[in-house]
This record gives sequence, C-alpha cells and structure tokens, in this order.
Amino acid sequence: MQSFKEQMEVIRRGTAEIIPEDDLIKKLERSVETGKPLCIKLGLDPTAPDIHLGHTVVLQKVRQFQQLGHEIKIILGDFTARIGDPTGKSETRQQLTESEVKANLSTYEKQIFKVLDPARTKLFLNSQWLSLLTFQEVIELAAKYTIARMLEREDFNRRFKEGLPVGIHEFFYPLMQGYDSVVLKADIEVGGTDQKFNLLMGRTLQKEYGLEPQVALMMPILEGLDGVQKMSKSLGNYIGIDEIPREIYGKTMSITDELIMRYFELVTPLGLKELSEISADLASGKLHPRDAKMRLAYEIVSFYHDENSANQAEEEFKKVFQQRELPDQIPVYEIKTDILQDGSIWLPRLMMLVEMAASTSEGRRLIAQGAVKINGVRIEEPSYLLIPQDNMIIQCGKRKFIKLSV
RNA sequence: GGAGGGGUUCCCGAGUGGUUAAAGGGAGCAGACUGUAAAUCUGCCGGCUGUCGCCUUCGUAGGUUCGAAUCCUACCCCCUCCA
Repeated sequence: MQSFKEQMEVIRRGTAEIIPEDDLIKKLERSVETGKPLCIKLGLDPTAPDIHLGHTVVLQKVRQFQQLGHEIKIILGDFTARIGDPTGKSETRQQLTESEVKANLSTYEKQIFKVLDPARTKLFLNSQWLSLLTFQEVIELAAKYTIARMLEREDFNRRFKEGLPVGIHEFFYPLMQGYDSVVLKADIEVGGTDQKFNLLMGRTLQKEYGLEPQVALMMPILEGLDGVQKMSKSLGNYIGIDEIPREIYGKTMSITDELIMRYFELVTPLGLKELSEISADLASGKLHPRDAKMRLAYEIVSFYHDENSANQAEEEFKKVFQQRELPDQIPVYEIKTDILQDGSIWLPRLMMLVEMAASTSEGRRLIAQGAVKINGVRIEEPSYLLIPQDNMIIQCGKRKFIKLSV
C-alpha cells in the first residue's frame, strides 16, 4: 500500500469537495497503519441503458481508489432507480418500471467493468435489503430526519417555495441512499457534487445507527459536447463508452478548447505528472490545442477500445477532416431500378432514401446551401436529376458519405 | 369539497381575431473562415411539391366568423391555494 501522502495526492485529483477532510485523513492514516483497506461506496442508478463519459468521472475516481488497494463496493440502485432521484430536478421524476430497470442493469454491469477491475469489485443491488424492510422499519428510518432538514436541500426548497409539488416518496430517496451506506458500512462514498445532500445523509444515518460516519467525496459534473450543460443522454451532448471508436474520437474533437484539460483530468487515466505536463505545454503554446485534443481523443478511445482502434480513428480523422479526403469505409447504397425514372432519380429523394436528409424538403435545402457533392463536385441545383453510376460517391456536409452501387 | 392558474412547433418561451408555419433563445444542420466536428460570422431549421403552389400544426372534439393559436361550448390532462 502506498504512503498516506501519495494516496492523498491521487485522491485529491480532480475532486470538487471532500467533507470532512479531517475524517478522510484519519481514516486513511488508520488504513495505512493497519494495512486494512477502506470501504469505498459508489451508487449508480440504472435509469438509462448506457453509461457515458459523464458517469465515468466518478468511476475513474473509484478506479483510482481501487488501484490504491481499497475495497470497492458498487451499488446498483435497482430499488432506488424506481423511485427516481429528485436531485437537481425542477419537477418530480418519472418512476421507472421494474422491467425497465432490469433491462438497464445488464448493460450497466458490463460497462462498469470497462473501467473497474471485476475481480476486485463487489456489486450489490440495493433491492437486496431495501425491499425487505418492513413498514415499521421504514417509519423508524424516516423518524431519524426532519422535514425542516429535508427542506434544507436546495432543489426541494426551491420547489416548495415556488409552490411546485414535492412528493413524500421523494423524501425517501436520500434516506434510502443513506441507508445503503449503513448496510455497507462505507468509509467513503463517491458521488457528483449534485449528490452532496444524499452523501451527507449517509453520514447522518450511519451515526444514528451507531456507525462511524462516511466521508463524502464529490466529483465535478462533466460538461457535455455543447460545453455548457452537463453531459446527459437526454440532451444528446454525450459520448457513450460503448460507441464505436470513430464516433468517440470525432465527438471528443468537437469539445471546445476550454474543456480540454478538464476532460483530461476527469475522464482519462493519465497520471498526475502527465497531466501537469500537458497543461504546462498548452499554456506555453508548445502544445497546439488541436493536438492536445487529438491526444485526448486517442486516450479515451484506447481506454474504452484499444490502441489499435485509437490509431485507426486518428488516421481516419486526419484523412477526412484535415486532408478532406474520403474515409476508408463508406457505406454502400444499392440502387434498385424501380426507384429510377428514365434512368435517373431526383437528388433530394435519393438523399432521403440514404438518410442524409429527413425529407426531400430538407434535401433541397441542403443542396441550396452547398452541402452536397457528387464525386467531389458541388451540386447547387435542388432539382438535380442524378443518373446513378457504380461507385459514385455522394457527400453531404463534412461527415456523411454514401457510395452507390448499381 | 371550494377558488384559481395553465396545456404553443425538438426544448424553453412570445403571441388574445387576419399582415402567423407562428417573435426570441437553446439545441440541431449547412456554409465561410480556420488550428479540429474548437472559436467566430452567415444561412437554414413542419411536410408535400422538379420550386407555381398545396397540406398539416398551437391539449381533444365541436361551434361562432369571410377569417381563430387567439372568441364560445364540452371534454381530457397538469398545477397551486383553501379545507
């Protein structure tokens, strides 16, 4: 096990807040002394089928703890997911059905292990204990907290003041999450900054149940591709860790330059030394932002796929976007004769058929805007009639290519 | 049980009888530029229609009107307050 100081350095990396830091120091010192690992808890609610880079911020932190030799306990909140975490919501969250949750669980498990070492990670479903509580026990749990304190929570408070509904069941969410910490006897719970209230609830409840309170370690919320809003599937500004290399690489290249270091710090496994080097080189101008971003994209792809894929994705990117050449692999669309009239087809219609445009109206708009090229030659006539030929390349915008086969 | 507020195009959000396919913002797409799918600027952004024009849309169904997202009626849904 590494020294206290080395561990603290790793733990602090990218961290937004640690409450209370004194307790962390105490626990860590004791752990180093006795050689007994700390119990690190992370709860994930399987509310969506895919994990994206935003989720991996906390996973990376847990991974660091894992590499430091601590004991990792991941809670898949199959029970809590059905209530719906009210955190940050301006309205009551929709409750998921049991089957929706189940479907999400399997993909979650697989994807979590792209970051964590399965051999040293314990998975729990919180339905294992939450579904067994009697009403009596639930009342006892609820009696350990007050309405006034519940309303300290900013999102509850705001909704309450604005006269928006706050469901009673929503009060149970933090209680359940805190109870999870009681069951696991967690030393540290990792979560996003938006989880502060829930993480602190764990402390409170552990004390109530006569346990040593956990430390709340909060990670920042990762901004999505738009650079402003948090990364989320529903906003469509995400990079899914199950996506193909080319997509991960390209999407990474589309983040704004300001976010480069943040992504390096929060979503890559690079060491502290490398991080500070990149940061310094960027600041001094020695490293071009574009190249830094290419490095970033490379790191992410090779983490979730492998180096080979990362190299390919990089080559492809250079070719298509820097040299404006054709990509290696172009989807082929086979022209069937029955769509032709007198041997030709209206270009907007073809664009619709190959899904370059959602409608012929959109197709003609794209053409009018100069987005469409055939064999590299720009077409500007919306009523263009195309006579298909084998291997003819149709390009729409910078990223969409189709090869025809007749 | 009583009183009141509200449902608008992907999202937010204007719009109280015509000039409104419906302001503005966001997202998205495209072009220019470039250092990249960064930044910035510009354009597009319901559908059909080989570009004249047509059709559909403002919770639902009817109605008034030459004409309605805007007025009336009923219904559905959401929310708040009082109890």
